[in-house]
Amino acid sequence: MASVVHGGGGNGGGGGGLVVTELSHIRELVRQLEVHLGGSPDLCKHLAAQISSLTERSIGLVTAGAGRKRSAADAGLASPLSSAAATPTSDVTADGPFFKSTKKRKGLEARRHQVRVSSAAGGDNPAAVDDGHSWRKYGQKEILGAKHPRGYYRCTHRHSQGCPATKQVQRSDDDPALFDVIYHGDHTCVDNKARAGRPAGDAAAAPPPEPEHNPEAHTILQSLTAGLTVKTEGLPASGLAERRSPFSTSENWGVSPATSDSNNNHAANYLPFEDAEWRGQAEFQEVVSALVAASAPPPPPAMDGLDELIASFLA
DNA sequence: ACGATTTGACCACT
DNA sequence: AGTGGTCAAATCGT
Repeated sequence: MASVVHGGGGNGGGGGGLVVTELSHIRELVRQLEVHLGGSPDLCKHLAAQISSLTERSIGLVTAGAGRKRSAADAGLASPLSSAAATPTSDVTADGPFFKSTKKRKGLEARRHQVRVSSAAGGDNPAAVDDGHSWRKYGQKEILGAKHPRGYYRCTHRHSQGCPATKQVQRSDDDPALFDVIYHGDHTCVDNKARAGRPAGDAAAAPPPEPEHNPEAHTILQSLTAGLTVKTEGLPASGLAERRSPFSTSENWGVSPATSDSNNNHAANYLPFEDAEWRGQAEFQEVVSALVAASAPPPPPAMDGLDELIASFLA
């Protein structure tokens, strides 16, 4: 209901103008959201969805358009969006039953998004930190320099639906309560788990609304709809850090996982941040943070950042 | 019996 | 050669 502007559209080549347009949309949406705060939750949710979608797309535009500087830490990681033309090994979509020869991707053109998850309820089980998708663990490795091993997960529907989405979960060195989750690829599957909130009723068909997948936005949205607290946060080195969120009840370790479905009190904080282009997007993170914060119960609408950002793009 | 997880080995990239 | 990502058989849980 109340369809807000913007439905989908192409994700063609980007440019500053496009970004400004997108940001303007976002700004407008945020304003609408402000108006409707305290009003219809559904509408707010919808607005938040739009905002997330647009924001992520804008991020994509920025990362695609802006000259990227690769940090040493990320030297080996391919820039997801840089391979608009050159796709040496586009095996991401081609993974048939006999998909074996590529143990490791070359260009890894699939999107890569890192999220820091503070899972109080997840405890020892990172998989319990649900983002609305079903994951299946397929490997675990000790990573050099890291205290904790890294777990490799892929979408449960990989074989049934050929969903290429994977994620890597690694416990943070500093805070064992934190998990760094790196998402690769986007979900092409129709996960019924994400919609498992409603016990059959109107859900019925509910076809994928957007023709273009927006994995990040979906992730955020799913987190939102799952009752999770999503919060962007800067890296310590970035100077943008604002410390861990106050919502992590952190002492729930060892809590019985119970049914990881339904509305468990996940006090998980998703702290999404683009890794490679992170520095260049400090401002953007601020915006995303503001947006997400605006769509959360405690409403601290730091709108200044958005306007500021738009102004900076216009400049 | 089926599906998920564990774990060692293999392979690609740097 | 070292490291990281994936495979696949074995094992475990339901």
